[in-house]
Amino acid sequence: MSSNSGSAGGAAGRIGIGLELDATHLKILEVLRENGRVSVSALAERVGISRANAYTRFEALRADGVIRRFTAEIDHQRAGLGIVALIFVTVRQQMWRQFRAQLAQMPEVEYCAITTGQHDAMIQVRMADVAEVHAMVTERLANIPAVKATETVFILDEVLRRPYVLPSDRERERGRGTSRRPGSAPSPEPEQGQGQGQGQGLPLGKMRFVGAAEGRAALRDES
Amino acid sequence: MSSNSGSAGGAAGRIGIGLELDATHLKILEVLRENGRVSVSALAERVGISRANAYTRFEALRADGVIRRFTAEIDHQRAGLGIVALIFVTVRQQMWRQFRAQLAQMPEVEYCAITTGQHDAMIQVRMADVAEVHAMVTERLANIPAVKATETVFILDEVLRRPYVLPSDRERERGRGTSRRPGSAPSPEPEQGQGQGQGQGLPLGKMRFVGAAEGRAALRDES
DNA sequence: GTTGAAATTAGTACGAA
DNA sequence: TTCGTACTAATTTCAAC
Repeated sequence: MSSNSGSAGGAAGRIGIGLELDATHLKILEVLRENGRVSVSALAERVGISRANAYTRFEALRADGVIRRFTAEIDHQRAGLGIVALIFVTVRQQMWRQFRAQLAQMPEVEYCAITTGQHDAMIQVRMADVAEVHAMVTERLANIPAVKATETVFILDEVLRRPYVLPSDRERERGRGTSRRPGSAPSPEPEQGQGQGQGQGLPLGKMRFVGAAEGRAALRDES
Repeated sequence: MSSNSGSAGGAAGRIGIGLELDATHLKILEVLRENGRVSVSALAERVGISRANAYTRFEALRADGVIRRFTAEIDHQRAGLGIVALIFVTVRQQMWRQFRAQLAQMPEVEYCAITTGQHDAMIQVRMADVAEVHAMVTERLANIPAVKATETVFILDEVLRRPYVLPSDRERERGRGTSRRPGSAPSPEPEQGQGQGQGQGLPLGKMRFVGAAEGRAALRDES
């Protein structure tokens, strides 16, 4: 549960893939992500394979870590934690390890990610009321030496939350101009492929990418 | 799955609570959130109640919507979607309905929340590579008339993701200065309770709250 | 990778405390 | 309400194909 102290499998994790996922694997994941409690028999039927095969693949996915765990999605409103807030944190350099250790001690933190851009990390918290958010930020977060500054915004409505996106979701949207299969060539268009190193002011003049702040390249070496 | 078009039970949702959750309910949720596939028998044993009682409560939690669904947590890295990005969107007023409709059509969007602060919404997407994020923002998002502007940051590492916070988590952290039970009086201290209407410059001078932009009060009336 | 049959376990119903 | 038990139905395992 709260033993997620280390990396939670983020974008900068390892690349070594142990299990090559075929279409059947993805189908299994698709079903499991919608209904994590289906019996393997029902799963086999839904996917269109035999039960023994389903058991084998299910176990393989679990053992290989593709399926990390099964969990219940809870209505926080009814569970008593209806207030959601995002806290953007600026972390003092060379204090990442301490920052992470402190976070692990805060059970009210649902999600924390290290980001590029203006801030260094984003924290999502669930609270019973707004005052609790305030108290959390001012009394708990602010007392962490690693925290240089914070910026808090409240979530007014969670429009959608998907059980975790899969590559196979992409296949379902066709003929819409931008159909990209995962694993294929990144950019057919010549003007792309420069990744996040691009500046501001892009096509249509509507969006801008925010790159990482300086001196953050050695980020992973500390944790 | 992607039928989450409406509100996903956000902070501004309804308050009517149908089921009063006692300590046993929370214990059940605790177990279920860590292992969504436990049998009800094992659940009963872990919680310390009879099987029949466990079945009754389990069904009640499910029927009442406290448990929304069961899902598999997937390692995106190994599933082929290792790149995570946050896209902060400024939405044209009076176009929220269209914005939401468009989002429902984008399977690569894992999470979307309407926020206070500088931007109007935050979108989290999972992609196979960085170029795909770029393509998504420039070719898909930018083409939505409701989208006025976007700002993209990449997630370098997901430090922690908890299966969904529970009020009972709070009980476990004791004697740390700020122990608040959900449902109790929001603020014992007199200087609190003003909520999100506060300005900038707070205790320790380290953090600031970012309130909602003007003219966003009628947000929920449109959707 | 598939089918079928045995053993185990889960789910249900009902009476008693 | 909650518990305990007996009954029914399903799932998992393991075998051979």
